[in-house]
Amino acid sequence: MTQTKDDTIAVRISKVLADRIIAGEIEPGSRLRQDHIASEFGASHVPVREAFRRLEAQGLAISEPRRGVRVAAFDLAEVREVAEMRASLEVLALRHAAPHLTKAILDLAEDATRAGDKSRDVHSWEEANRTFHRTILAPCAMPRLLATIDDLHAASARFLFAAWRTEWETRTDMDHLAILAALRQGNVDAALTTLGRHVQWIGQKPVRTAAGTTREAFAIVG
Amino acid sequence: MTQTKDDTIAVRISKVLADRIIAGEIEPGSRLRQDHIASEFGASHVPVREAFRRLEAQGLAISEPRRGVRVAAFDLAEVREVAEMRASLEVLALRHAAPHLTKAILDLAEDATRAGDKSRDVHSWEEANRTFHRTILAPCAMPRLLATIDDLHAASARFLFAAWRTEWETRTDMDHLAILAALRQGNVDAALTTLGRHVQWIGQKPVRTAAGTTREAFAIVG
DNA sequence: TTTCGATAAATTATAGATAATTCTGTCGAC
DNA sequence: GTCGACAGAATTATCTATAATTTATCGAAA
Repeated sequence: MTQTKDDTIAVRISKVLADRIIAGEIEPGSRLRQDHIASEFGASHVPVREAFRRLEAQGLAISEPRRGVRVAAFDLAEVREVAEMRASLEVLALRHAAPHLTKAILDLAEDATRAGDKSRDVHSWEEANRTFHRTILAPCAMPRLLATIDDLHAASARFLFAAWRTEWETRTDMDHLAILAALRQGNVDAALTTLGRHVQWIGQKPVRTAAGTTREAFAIVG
Repeated sequence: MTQTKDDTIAVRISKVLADRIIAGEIEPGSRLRQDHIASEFGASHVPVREAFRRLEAQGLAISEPRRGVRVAAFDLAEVREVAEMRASLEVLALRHAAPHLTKAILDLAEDATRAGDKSRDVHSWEEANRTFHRTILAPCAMPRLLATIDDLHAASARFLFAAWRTEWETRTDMDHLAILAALRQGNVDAALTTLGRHVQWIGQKPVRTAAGTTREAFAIVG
């Protein structure tokens, strides 16, 4: 899947750490100690520090000089911010991708949606959702835009996993189907409008904290 | 201005290199050799490598494993891409900033525009232009969005300096004035429309290459 | 309780060494 | 003259060891 063969050690470490942060395996705010991580990966601190810089750029970690690196914290304001950025940029990407969308591509996107609808856990749903969005946006052929959207998707996934850590209820994604239908009949504007609204939809769910109390958790669900 | 005291060496190096790349002092495609840069800054190669990772994240350099780091090349397609991303994101930022704009802020933005109109060289024009955009967008209070816009501005500046390396003709920026006027009278939609169009306007200019031939150069002028 | 200071720990950075890879330029074959 | 093979130089990516600086901890004194 992801080629680990040609990657540099620093890249490999950053990918593993990114996965852990997104999955919520490491608490927001907790410290990433370079020597511990170095010894875990059997590496020295040099590639670990480079991995930290990559995580920082993705917005998954924050680094304070001389105080080390921490997993980035987030709040409702940031969930909203990422949702709005995704809405703007995905609409832009789809506008450019639309003329290049073929029936084959739209069929692949529909497969992804169906896989999402059948998902029984939040992880496989997220993967299917990400595939859907990637599939219809990639033909825009704007690498910088797609890379930025990827980082925002990573943030979205993090919020999602934090809110729906365990439970997940199957549901069919009407928006995805509406977007595909609009694209198939050449109604790009309708697809753009639906996509923009879809990505800004923020799910809300009461969640038990470790202390036993409940709080509201929010996540981008689309 | 920019605090170099508290910064780490890696950050300091990346800032200097970023300035050089944006100013066009280093040719696109040319290699950044870590040992050379390390000795130039009187540092070791470790912070230099971290600086490279930061430049990579900003899109100013590209790194290929085992083949080193090069200054990122760019073409008309990327100029267009950055322009469109800026248009989308700056419109989003302004929509959120608008309710928080005060007369004092708008006056500051007008000062920046006036400074730009008086600029006799492209560097001071770019600085004034950047100040204008920053001033009206910052009150949106969306840090991730603003950071992304900053990186896009850096790319824009790079394109601009590459196209208008020496010559620059003074001109008054009607779009800026129109945006400010619309904001002052509370017509946010008009301001958003004008800003979106303004940032997508791509200037075009024949430029003499080193070989003596002329080619068309393009840049985001807004 | 708060403040102070000694101690411990972690980050940041240096220096030097090494394996692997890429670049460069020469030489010979066609 | 062009092409490819080859040797040597240069460069990257990494490790190890170590120093300097800063932050964190923790107990004692005011």
